[in-house]
Amino acid sequence: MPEHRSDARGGLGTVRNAVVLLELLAEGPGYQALTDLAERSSLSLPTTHRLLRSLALAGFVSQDPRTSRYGLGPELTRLSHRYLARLPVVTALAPYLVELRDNLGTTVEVHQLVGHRLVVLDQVDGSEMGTYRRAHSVLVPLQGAGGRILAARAPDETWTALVAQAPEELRGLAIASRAGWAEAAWLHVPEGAAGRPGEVAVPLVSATGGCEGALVALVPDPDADAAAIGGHLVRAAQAAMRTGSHG
Amino acid sequence: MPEHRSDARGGLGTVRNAVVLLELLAEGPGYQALTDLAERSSLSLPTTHRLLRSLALAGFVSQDPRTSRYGLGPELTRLSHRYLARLPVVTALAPYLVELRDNLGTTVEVHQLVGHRLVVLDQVDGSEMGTYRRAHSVLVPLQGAGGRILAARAPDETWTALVAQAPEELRGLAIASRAGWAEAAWLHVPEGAAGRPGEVAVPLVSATGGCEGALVALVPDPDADAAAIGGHLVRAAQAAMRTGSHG
DNA sequence: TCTACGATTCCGCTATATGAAAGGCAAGGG
DNA sequence: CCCTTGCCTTTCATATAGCGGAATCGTAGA
Repeated sequence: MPEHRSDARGGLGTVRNAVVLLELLAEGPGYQALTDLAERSSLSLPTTHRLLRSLALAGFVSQDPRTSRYGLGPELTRLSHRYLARLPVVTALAPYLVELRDNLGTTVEVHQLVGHRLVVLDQVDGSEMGTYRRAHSVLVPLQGAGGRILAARAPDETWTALVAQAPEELRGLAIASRAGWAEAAWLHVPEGAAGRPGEVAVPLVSATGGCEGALVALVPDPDADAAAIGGHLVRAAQAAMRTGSHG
Repeated sequence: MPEHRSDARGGLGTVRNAVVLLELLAEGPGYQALTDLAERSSLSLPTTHRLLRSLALAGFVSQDPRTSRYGLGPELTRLSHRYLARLPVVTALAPYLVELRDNLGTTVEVHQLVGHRLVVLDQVDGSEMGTYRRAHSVLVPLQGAGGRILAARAPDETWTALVAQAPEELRGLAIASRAGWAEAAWLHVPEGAAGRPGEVAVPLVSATGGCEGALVALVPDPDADAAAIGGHLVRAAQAAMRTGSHG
């Protein structure tokens, strides 16, 4: 009898279960107990154990030898690097990032939507940020300028999901602004409450018209000339996307 | 009848096969044909197809809708970020990297051995590199200073594997130098032939005495004062590792 | 149109992943 | 000290779930 639960999508069950565990490991604290993972995944204890053991054998999961708890493993970084090193958006922009950073004096990043999360694919850090530095971030999509551009240009389905998961106070603004965010050549979002830096972002539109990501500058100075920064970003984006027609 | 081939390690077969496919996707060209992957993995065609379909459903694999070929998927970056964001070596060093870069005027990176490969966990780019910039690299371990320190301090088993996979001309030097590489407070490797920049690296030794990674400065200038750079790196490494006693 | 090649699906078989229960292995309390 | 408790790990019979051969589809080229 094949499973027909709510989350029972197609595909091999073992792979599905393994992915569920990886998601749990990615969400919760760094290292988690087997019992907890089994309960949260609604898998039996032996099954959870075997899956984690198999994933650990491959390096996708690491087990703390002290507490025998499980966390994500180092192989993920290797595969991620191999993925990014061949991703057209990243390779096309890479040569321009350092120059942009030096001209603007700001940190420059490349953002992309992955599922319903916003990840920073590449970054070149400026000096103006003080000791604060965000590295390897997975951000709330609708908070920053890059996320807003990407969300607004995403398919309706994705957009509604992103609005639904966004913080309460952002939803109204988001729904009212979608058209503006989607059409803007560049978008400026001033710095936020929790020390979040201001962002200026532009869409990265491939030759085929799809929006592959966003090029973002982090501007610490509230009085910075957003239009000038936006112009720089637009030029770099156009130059890079003209070049990069890998696929 | 359980398999007892040479590569038949323990663990669930389905997970093992899925990992084999991910490895193949990571090694070869960006997008590969199903037939080729099935042949190289010595899995049957339907099995390969089911596995890739399952992995694609989870975002670990992406399928080019045009050619229906398979490549690595974007979810890998999300998991990788979540892993790195909680890795003590990275979080402990992050606050020091920008300052180091500004003081030294060079690109600063954090390296770690993953399996038998050297990956760049974190980096803060300097301006002196011209348009050249290496991002998301998986490097040859024994070529750079960071890799040499990590390899030399690794278990004998790992060391011999790394020497075996290293380019012919490096092996002699490596075997003769291991003790020196393992004990050095800092290590300098001048720039290489193929535009490889010079490196100065120091080990990142945790409170428990294990070598968790290497802190590396990329020095474009052949006449740079390696000792001074090494001193800076050593101080930063000590400060960071003193702080970071997460686990 | 026909041919060829590759991706995808079908279907019966059995190898293989599964769950209940038993077995270690620590740490904490009586 | 020994028992208890909590957790991780292993065992084993069972049937489920993944497997491979062969058929099907879809597409590109002659």
